[in-house]
Amino acid sequence: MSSSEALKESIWLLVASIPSGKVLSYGEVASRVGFPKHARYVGSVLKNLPNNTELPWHRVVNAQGRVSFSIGSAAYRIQVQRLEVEGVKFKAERIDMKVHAWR
DNA sequence: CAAGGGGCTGTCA
DNA sequence: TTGACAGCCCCTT
Repeated sequence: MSSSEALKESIWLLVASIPSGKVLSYGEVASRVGFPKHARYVGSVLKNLPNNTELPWHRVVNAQGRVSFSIGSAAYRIQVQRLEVEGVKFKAERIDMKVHAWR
């Protein structure tokens, strides 16, 4: 197994452990698996998940508390909808990270 | 090996 | 508050 495969798995495990109603930024996820500068990689890992994945990828947003999809896109709506169902409040397209960031 | 492009970020005007 | 920019660094061509 390559090291990038291992990193991918670390990211999956961490994302899978984010509690409902909480969120992390891409950079945070990267830091917590030991690679602080790999925020963009985290994004591409989540992007390449199968459609039927059980992973709560929607609990990962950018550092500004905004969804990183173009507003109005299908993916954007799905992510926002799932988060709202879990109790995450959006104000003008933004999440208050002070309140909802995981720990 | 080079080039292009990402679900990013922090800084600054 | 927004937008532009420059770092960042991995993966695919």
